[in-house]
This record gives sequence, structure tokens and C-alpha cells, in this order.
Amino acid sequence: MLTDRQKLILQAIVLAYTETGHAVGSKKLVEMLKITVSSATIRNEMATLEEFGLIQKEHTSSGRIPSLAGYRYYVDHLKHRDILVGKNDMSLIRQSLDGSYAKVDEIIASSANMLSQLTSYTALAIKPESGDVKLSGFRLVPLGNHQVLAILVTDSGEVESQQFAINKDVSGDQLEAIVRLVNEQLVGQSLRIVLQRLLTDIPTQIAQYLSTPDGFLQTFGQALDRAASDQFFVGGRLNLLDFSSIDNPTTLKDLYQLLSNKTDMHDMMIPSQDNTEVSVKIGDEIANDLLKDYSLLTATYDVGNHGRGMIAILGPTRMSYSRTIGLLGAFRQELTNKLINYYQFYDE
Amino acid sequence: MLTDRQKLILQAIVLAYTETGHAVGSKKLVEMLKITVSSATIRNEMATLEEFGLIQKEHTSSGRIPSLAGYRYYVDHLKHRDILVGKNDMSLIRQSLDGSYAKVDEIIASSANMLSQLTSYTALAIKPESGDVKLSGFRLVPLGNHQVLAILVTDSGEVESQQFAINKDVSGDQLEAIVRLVNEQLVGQSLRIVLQRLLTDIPTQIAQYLSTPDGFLQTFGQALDRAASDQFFVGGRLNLLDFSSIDNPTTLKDLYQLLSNKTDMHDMMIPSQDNTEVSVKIGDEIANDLLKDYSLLTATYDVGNHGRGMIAILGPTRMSYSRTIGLLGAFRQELTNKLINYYQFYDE
DNA sequence: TGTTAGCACTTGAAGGTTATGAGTGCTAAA
DNA sequence: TTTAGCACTCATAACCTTCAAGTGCTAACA
Repeated sequence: MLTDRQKLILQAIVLAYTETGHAVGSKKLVEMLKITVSSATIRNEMATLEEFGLIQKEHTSSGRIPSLAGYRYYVDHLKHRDILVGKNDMSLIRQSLDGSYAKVDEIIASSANMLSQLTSYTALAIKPESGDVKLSGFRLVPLGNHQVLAILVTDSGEVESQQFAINKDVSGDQLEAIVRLVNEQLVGQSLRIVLQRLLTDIPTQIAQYLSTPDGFLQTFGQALDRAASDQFFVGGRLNLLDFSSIDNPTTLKDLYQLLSNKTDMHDMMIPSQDNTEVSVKIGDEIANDLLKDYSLLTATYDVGNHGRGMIAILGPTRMSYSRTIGLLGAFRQELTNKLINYYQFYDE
Repeated sequence: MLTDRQKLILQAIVLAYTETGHAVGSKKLVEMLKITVSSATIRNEMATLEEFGLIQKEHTSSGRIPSLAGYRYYVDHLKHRDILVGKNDMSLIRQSLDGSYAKVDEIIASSANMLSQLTSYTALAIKPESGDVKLSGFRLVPLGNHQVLAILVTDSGEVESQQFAINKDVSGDQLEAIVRLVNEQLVGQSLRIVLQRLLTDIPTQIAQYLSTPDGFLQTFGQALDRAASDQFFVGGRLNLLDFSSIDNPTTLKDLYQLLSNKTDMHDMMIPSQDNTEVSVKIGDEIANDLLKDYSLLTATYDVGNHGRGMIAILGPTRMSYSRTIGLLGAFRQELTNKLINYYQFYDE
């Protein structure tokens, strides 16, 4: 257990280091804390904090920087003293979500962008996903010139469309037959099952109406894939340049790769402690070696029966936790409101 | 006018420097050119080439590197001796375009990616655009839950669709009336005119059928915009890291910004000399200060009445011109074939 | 006249030295 | 428990030295 003074010192070190990026020495601390105590005393306290593993040196005679455990302690016990979302930030958040959106995708995508702009870090946003989305509608619209647009609608309100080409000898009747087939056999089923049946019994049935069913099956599969995959968006990828050591370009390319991998990112974002509003993973707490010098903050938002999604910030371990956690929490709330509002329109 | 030996020397300098990245000295040149001449002679020749402004030093006692004018001379007079597309590359190109594609966009997008992979530089690809695309089809498909999908087709075969929301009191008849209105008034007109009328007389006409026409008009406009804009794709953005001096992140961000600006890139890509298959712009020949240390190679491809598009490679001035020009030329040919093939299907 | 050997000279890169400043740990006294 | 004082450490920057690569020039040569 830390004494009050030790807590104060640790807090000051975290704040100063996250702000300036320089290791903090005992004299600087005396200035910062308007405490009537000499630098030697601070040095003794710092030695204790180092024994506890909460701070560390960059080299023998340097000032101290927080260790990963130090950040963790700060986040768990100390940060609440600093959390506060500025009025300015608050109105920026509100403003950013103020527009009118035609699709959930747009709201989520612009959330990722706004969050990255607000924080100057990299932001991620995952669409709300309710466990078991069902196919609720299917159309084929002939467009002339052997082109057909396939449209599918899910019960969560998602619309996906994709064009494909048919042989010129395919008639309107045949298309209608296919629509009937899909409506009878697949509409109402969960997307997972539809995808599965697309690989098993459906092809032979379609083959009764289409001599070359591959084009249609491929199109249908792709559109389904898009509807089924919990889409996610990344904002401010380039901000990585600001807070990464760009010694070799390969690391950065690997990071980019990782950032575009839906499942990997999704898995990493899953909160470890779900009692808190914003989950914080610091350094090696993130289940990926590439990110051992980064911190990942995740907030889950909940839109009732439309499922839950996640927004997240990826920044350096040396990030401004109090501000970023505050922002993410506030954004989470506003986004929830926005989405509830959005869905209300369709749920009536 | 250069002597044969001077040409040989310039060529060797360009080849050696583009390959190794190190300035080339007189002794190295003696080795390279299996010419029975001493380094002193080469030095004299180099002094002349420097007088001509074709090569330059990095500092007083360094070897020589090509100047921009030197690259230009190489490309104009010397490169043909080295051009040759490897069998391996050729089969990679063929392979990359071999798949089956549902949209032109996909072909163009994967062209950009393939080109960047083949060259390790950054690649751009612009869709074929025929001057005056017309709106050739329009549909509204009600999807239930107050959602409607607007579909528009152009005479160049492009399909764009976008969903929007309507008030629940809008009837099917009203939607049909709108479709009729668009068909009568706008189908058959060029996209430019349609966009224009969308700002002038159309809103009042639509207002007869819809109490809140904003959603529809916005959707229609956005889909039109997408169909009208000559879409373009960038591949291998991250390769910039390999051949840019990443001293400050801002430059790289600016570059990214520039790369995503359709019109800017389009303007820069327009060939200066259009008698050649592949147009080469070196350093300050590119009309943008950000790219003064880069070279931009552009090839125009022509798909008859479906218009012409462009593919391009952005790399360092110190690039392997012979190989890259060869690749781009070969790719251009294959892409043309692929597209002609693709369109044939719809044109019957 | 073109070519060559020879030589003095220049330069960047790499390695070594030194001074400086910020910071520490420890000791002994308050 | 706190503090002043002091010896000590280390990163950084500035400066010097050495080295290799390369140049330009001159004078001799074919």
C-alpha cells in the first residue's frame, strides 16, 4: 500500500511524463508538487516506488518514467482525480455526430475518424452486432444488358447489394424462380446458416434454373459475407507515425496489416475487466507482440436489441490516460444516444 | 551531342546509381564498362558530362549521380537498350488479371494493387471515362421498414445503389410517380446535366410527391456523384515509406492527402508528350512541389467507345526506369485486352 | 590530340575524447 | 523523518583524428 505522498508523486510522474515525454527528476517534482519537502526526500520516495516496480530509470542517472505497472496503478487508483471532459471537447463530440446519416456504417465510420481527430491517436469502431442476424429480404432487379442487381436485407436493417452478370438467354421467369427459391428456403434463417447452405444444398437447387450458377452464387456469397461480418472502421492510421518509432518501415507495415485485420483487432479489443466503462490495456496486456509499446482503450456501447459494438483508441503507452479515457467514455454515451435515435425510426 | 563513350558512361552511372543508391566513381565505372581505358580518362569524360548538366556530385570529392536532366537524357535516348520485360514478370501480369470480375472497379482496383506489388512503388489507376456518360436507368426498390434502395445505371454500364429512409406515410404509388418522373425527365441525359437539374427544377417537382424530399434528393445526388466521378484507386501507399525520406511525419501525411485527391492526381498524370506509350515525368516536371523528388510514369489505355483511362507509377527519381517503363507498358496492354474482353460481354 | 600515371587535396563517415548538465544514491547531521 | 552535501553516472553535444573513396590537375607519353 502506498502512502498518500507516494501516490501524489507517482501521479505527478505519470502526468509530467505523458505530457513532456522526458524522464522526471526529483527537482522537477518539488516544483510541480507544491509540497514543502526537499528533493532528497522525494528521491527517497522515488527509490521506494522503484522497488515497488511502479517507476523505472532509462539509465543509471536519469530521472524516472512510469513502468507499465506504474501506468496500471495510475489508471486503477489515481486517474479519477484528473478525469474531466472539457466543454470544448464535449461540444466537438456532439457536433461530430450531429449530421444525418443514411446508414449505420456511416455513423460508425465517422465515429472512428472523429475519435482519431479528437485524440490524435488511432481509433477503431466496430458496428453493433446482435448475435444472430437473420436474412429478412431478398430481391433480384434486372438492369438490362445482362446485368442483375442482387439485394439482401437483414433483420438488423442492413442492406447489401451487388451486381452480377447473367447469360443473355436467362429469362425473367428464371430470375423470379430464384427469388422464390431464396424466399422460401433462406429468408428467415440466420446468416450463418445461409452461408453454410450456400456451400451445400443450394447450388444444386439453383442449377435447376440457371445453367451457369457460379456468378450468382459468388455474388450472393460475397454480399452475405459483407452483411455477416461485423464491419469495422479505422480512423487516423497515419497518426501512428506520430507516436511510433519509425526506425524500420516493416514494423509500420506490419502494424497497418494488423489494423486491417478484423478478427485480430476484435479479439484484442474484448475488455478484460468489464465492470468499468472504459477498459484499458497497457503494453503487454494486449495480446499481440506488435503492440507491446502501445495502449488500447476500449468502450462497449449497447443499443438494446440491435446488439452492442465497440469503439477503441490505440495510442502509445505514454498516452494521456485521463483525457483519453474521458473522451472515449463521453463519445460512447453520445454514440449510444445517436444510434438509439437512429434505430427508433425503423423500429416503429 | 554526346560521344558514344559519354553515352555509355552516362548510362552506366544511371544504372549503377538506381541499383545501388551510391554515387558512382571513376574506378567503379572502369570495372563496369569493360572498356580498356583508365580511370583518369573516365574522369575527364565525367567532367564534360557534368558541364553538360547531366550528372552531379553530392559533395566536392564524391562520385557522380545523375541529375534530373541526366535521367531525362537516359529516358529519352538511352533506356531502350535496357528495356525488357522478364518472362516471370510477364506471367505475373497475366496471372494478376486472370480472375473473373463482376465490376470494372474491381479490375481497376486490383490493377493498382498488382502494379504496386510488381514495382514496389506506389501505383495509381483511373477508370476508363468516356466524355459524356448518360443516365440510362433508374429504379426505386422498397425494402420494408421505411427503407428504399435507389439504383441508377449509366450507359457505360456502371451501377450505383444507395439506400435512404422515407416517412412511413409514403405510399408505393408515390414512389412509382417519382420513378416515372425521373425516367421521363432525366433518363437519357448526361450525368452532368442531371446533377445540375437536381439543384434547380427537380426539387420542386419531387416535392409534389414527397412531403420531405431532402432524403431522396441527397441520396440521388450522392449516387450520381459517385457514378460521375472518374473513380481512381491507389495501391501500395505504404511503399512510400521505402523510398521517401521520412524525416518528418507531416510530409508523409501531406503526400497521403495528395494521393487521395482525385483531381490533383488526375491533372498531374496527364501525359506531357503523348507520342510515347509511357509518359515519364521526372522530379520538377511533375506539377506539384511535394513530388519534386519523385518520378511519375503514366500510361493511357483505350477501350474504344468505353473511353480511356490511365495507370501510373509513382516512385523515387532514382527508380529503375527501364524495368518500370517496361512493366507499365506491358500491363497497359494486358489491361486493355482484359477490359475489351469484359465489355464485349455487355455490348452484344 | 587523346590517354595515362601520379599526386595533392577534399569530403563524409566512423571512432575517440572531452566537457557539460541533469540526475542519482549515500552519508551524516538536524 | 528530513535534509544538505557530495561523489558518481550517464547521455548528449562538440570537437578532433583517421580512413577510404574520390576528384582535379599536371606532366609525360603514344
